[in-house]
Amino acid sequence: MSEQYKNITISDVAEALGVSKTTVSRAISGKGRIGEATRQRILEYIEEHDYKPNVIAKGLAQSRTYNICVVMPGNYSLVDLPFFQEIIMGIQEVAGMSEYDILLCTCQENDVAALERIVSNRKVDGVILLRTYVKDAQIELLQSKKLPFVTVGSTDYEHVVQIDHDHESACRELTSIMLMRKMKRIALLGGNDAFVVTKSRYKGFTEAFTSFGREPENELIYMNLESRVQIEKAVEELIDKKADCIICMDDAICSRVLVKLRQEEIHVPQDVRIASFYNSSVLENSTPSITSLSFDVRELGMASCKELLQMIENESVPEKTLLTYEVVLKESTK
Amino acid sequence: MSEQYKNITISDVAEALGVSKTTVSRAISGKGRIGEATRQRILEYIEEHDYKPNVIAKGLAQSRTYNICVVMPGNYSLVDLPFFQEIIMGIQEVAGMSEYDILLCTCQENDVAALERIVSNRKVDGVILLRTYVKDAQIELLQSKKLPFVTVGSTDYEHVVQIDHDHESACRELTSIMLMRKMKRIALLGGNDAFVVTKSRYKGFTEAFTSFGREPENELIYMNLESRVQIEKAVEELIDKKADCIICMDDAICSRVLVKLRQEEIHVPQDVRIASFYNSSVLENSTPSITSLSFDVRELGMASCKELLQMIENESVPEKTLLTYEVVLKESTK
DNA sequence: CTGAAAGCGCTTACAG
DNA sequence: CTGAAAGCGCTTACAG
Repeated sequence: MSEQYKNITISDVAEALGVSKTTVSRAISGKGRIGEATRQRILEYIEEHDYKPNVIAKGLAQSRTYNICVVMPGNYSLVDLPFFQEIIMGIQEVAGMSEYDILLCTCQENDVAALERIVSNRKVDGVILLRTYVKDAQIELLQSKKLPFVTVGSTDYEHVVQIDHDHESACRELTSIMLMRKMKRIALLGGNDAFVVTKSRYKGFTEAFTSFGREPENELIYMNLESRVQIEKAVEELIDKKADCIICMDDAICSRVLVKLRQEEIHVPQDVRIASFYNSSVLENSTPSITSLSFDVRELGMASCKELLQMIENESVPEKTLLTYEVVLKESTK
Repeated sequence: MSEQYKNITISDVAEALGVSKTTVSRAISGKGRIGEATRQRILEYIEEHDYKPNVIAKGLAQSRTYNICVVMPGNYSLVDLPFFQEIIMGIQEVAGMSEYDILLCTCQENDVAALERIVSNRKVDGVILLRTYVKDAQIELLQSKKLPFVTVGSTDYEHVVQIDHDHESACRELTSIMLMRKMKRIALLGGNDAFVVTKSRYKGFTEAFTSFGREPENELIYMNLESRVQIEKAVEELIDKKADCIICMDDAICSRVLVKLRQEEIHVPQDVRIASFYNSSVLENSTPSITSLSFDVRELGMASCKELLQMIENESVPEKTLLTYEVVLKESTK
């Protein structure tokens, strides 16, 4: 290491004040009995000399690291990026309040090697999983290691603490609105159904139909849309099939649908209504403006981190926390 | 903490094998003399019992953390996101090879509170600054603390290890190509010139003119373009001023320019040529395809991390490393 | 209310 | 080639 300041330690403080390290430690942590006078004296000295306890040493003594690991998927697309940006800001905000820092880790598909290294090296006290799979190696690893963790988004694994937006209700509500507006042929375009969130949204979609005594039309439902070509093809088919409303499961899909409709000179909302499940910045400046669900992603991050920290402190937390959402009606469904 | 596995320690290994902790430590680290037979025996035992040294404890003994801090700007826009994604992947790749992990930190503008906490808490051995300012509080903090750090991108601060793409040359070359193609009225649209990179690009732009014995026309140069409205206004004016080529300093600007031109029914490349300084995924599917500079961002991350690790190991590194680029000619400048 | 001592799990001169 | 001991900078029973 290059020559840094030799940092002042707890021993230096103790010596300078003629007390024991124990006493200094107590003054800082607030744990254990200590005379008010000595306490003040120590705190003042610390303030004045800008003493900062070494968190690493503290952690070693307490078997703590004061780090949490945030795991991002390695293969995310442009649309997801603002989501991850925002949620990390939220996590960071509450982590920082407890002197916790964030160790970043990316997991490609179900390859948990990176996460495993971090966990085996005991670099973190807990983990936040930003994306889970129906069959999820991360969850299995963490459960076997008995390390506290939470998932952002829902999972079917048992005894997993989950923080999520209520996608199912949200999509049920959005779909219901379209049904109330007398849409006859409602199409659904969705992505990878290996994600639990995709399944939840799909479920909400069908529930809405059921509550109206109707059934979704399978020929208007397209799932596992991955590429632009697939989406364009679906749109072409939907035009032929006379769909009068297209619900898109995410904004990436939606923005491509819009481009394709414009090419085909199909007008929104006159010829077809459009709604999207998630209002990211991708769709922000779209004309016409797009009806969509609105989720507070930063809040999601904050809630996730808060619960994880509680688990680390051995406090009990609800197994499932559902955050609310808003339906934002815009021009595209007029 | 919830009840986790009590991890096996170096003492357990030593005891089981009837050797000292010292010997076990040496077998693992490879430092110090040790009999080949004992070494094998220890390594085998470790392998079999899946012993992982506690990196935190190791770090405490060595005054190391095996963490580096990556600092992102807090206020980045949609366009920058893919850049940060990619560079972090690169950093992570080489960090992981040395058992290093990444502590994430975001700095809003010049508020270094978060970074300062991490540094004061001695949570990291070094720092990678992803974005620097002309006057930069991060750099000043790090220099005063004498903590090893590198910057991605150039800075005018002295004695700072910088890893960058050669923006100046890249922009000189791109501009030169436009000049060679007999463009008469070349416009330049740029962003915030508080960033050093903006200045470098601008410099390359003017140098190209100089080498052709010409001078850039100031009335065609628009800097500090922040909002969509500003960009649209600039484009309108450029149409009036009969610009025959527009060079955009980044893809966010470029994509808005393209939208505006389409609205105004100005055709690319027939009516005006377009080039952009950075080929992010934002412009990927644009029609016509856009001529731009191509930088390998992952490589940038890898190079940055590699140099930082070298500094941490007290090896010497060049103060400035410039990575190469490519000019990718596409339809927009035909 | 305060302190000496052991301990967290490693590393590393120093001896032998 | 190997080990006992001190040390990294904290915390925390246990005494007093």
